Amino acid sequence: MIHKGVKPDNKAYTCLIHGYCSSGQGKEVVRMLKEMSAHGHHPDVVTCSSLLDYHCKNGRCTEARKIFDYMIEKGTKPNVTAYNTLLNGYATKGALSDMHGLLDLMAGNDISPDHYTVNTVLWAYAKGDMIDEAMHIFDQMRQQGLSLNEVSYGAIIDALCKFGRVDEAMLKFNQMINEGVTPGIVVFSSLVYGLCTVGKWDKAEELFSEMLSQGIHPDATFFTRIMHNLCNGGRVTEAQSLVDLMSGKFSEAQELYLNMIKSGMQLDIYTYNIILNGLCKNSCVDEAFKIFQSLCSKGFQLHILTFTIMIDALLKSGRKEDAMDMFTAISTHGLVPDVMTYGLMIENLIKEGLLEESDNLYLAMEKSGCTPNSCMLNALVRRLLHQGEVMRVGAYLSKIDEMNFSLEASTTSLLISVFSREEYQHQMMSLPKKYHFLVDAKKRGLFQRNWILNCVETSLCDP
DNA sequence: TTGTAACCAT
Repeated sequence: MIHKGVKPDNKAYTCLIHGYCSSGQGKEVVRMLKEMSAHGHHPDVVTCSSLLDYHCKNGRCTEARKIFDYMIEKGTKPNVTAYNTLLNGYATKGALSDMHGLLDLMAGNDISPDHYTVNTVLWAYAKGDMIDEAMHIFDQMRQQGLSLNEVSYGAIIDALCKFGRVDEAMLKFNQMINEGVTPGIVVFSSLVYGLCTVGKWDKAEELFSEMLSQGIHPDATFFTRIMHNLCNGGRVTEAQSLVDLMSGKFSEAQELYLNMIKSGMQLDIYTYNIILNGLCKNSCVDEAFKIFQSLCSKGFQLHILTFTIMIDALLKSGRKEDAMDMFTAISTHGLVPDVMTYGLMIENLIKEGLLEESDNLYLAMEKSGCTPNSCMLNALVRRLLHQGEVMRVGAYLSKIDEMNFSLEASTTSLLISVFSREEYQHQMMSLPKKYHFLVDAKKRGLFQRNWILNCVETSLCDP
């Protein structure tokens, strides 16, 4: 066009800018803008919105704001879409004060918010854990008759579920149905997740069935949210309940996610870790192993946790050779074992009676720069006690003391029960000094429950 | 000639 001597007009520039924005060619956008301005053209409100969106999507709200202010300076009045775009940029970043400032400006310029505006603000609050503010916006929307879609309901329901306010979330769910808004996967996903985490298994299952009967299939997010609980080590009882739930009441879920994998649904390593762990914990190690191998053959980038999950499962199902192979394969995937991986392997060597090897692996771990944690050292002490290897316990107890860790309750009680046995009495002195009271206690016949609890509290757990 | 949104994270 230019070569033929035709001067591009506003329309031509605008068209090009939109193209460059949507294909992410920022440099070209800037070049076009400069050229445009040099020819005396100015982008209109729609083009500016494209630019705003372009910058916001790349996390550059400050840049976006410059364009917004430039727009006003040049006399181009931002419309509701322009405001919404920038508001969304702020909301995504969690820049709530900037968002509030822009809302004030919007009100000052008599631009009425639409359902995009309110949803964006509602989402920003939900994301920022400002649940009551979100609820307030939600009620305002309803009062003002602004359209409430699945998105609006989804945002509020999810936020309520995250905070365990599942009863309120269920009220919103019923409300949306009464208003003729059809819940989709997001709403079901949030509610089933929420119900599971508060232990309302029956209700969760009921809702899951309802979801399936409506032809809504669980997606990766759904499984991630539900199965996340399987890995939630800190809440053993709830995790166990979920294992039961998944293997029993949620048998449809198991089938469905296997089908999903077969149908080529894209899952990331995060989801795979959870699925592999879920399968392993439900005695489906073979199935998990197959998935693991297919991931390897596809060249999928694995995480050390993927190996740890598999090694744990293989060891627990007695496949020690496979576990060993997997441990040695870690480095060929460009990964290094972490404290959990080493812990499992060392514990297994102790279990096998290969004490030299276990010591060597422990040293290798330290040499590799991997620091033992409290959980691992406690597990090793317990394993040694279980195997009757009391002479080796002292070294690990010393490490626990050196690193200012505490004995876990299960370790303490095992220690007491093992050393109260006659056969181990004479080995008590191999323990660090602070544990010698166990001998005195035995001699004085003080092994009453309260006394032990007192010792545990004052001496062991709080050194 | 053209523009705007959400849920999971070992």
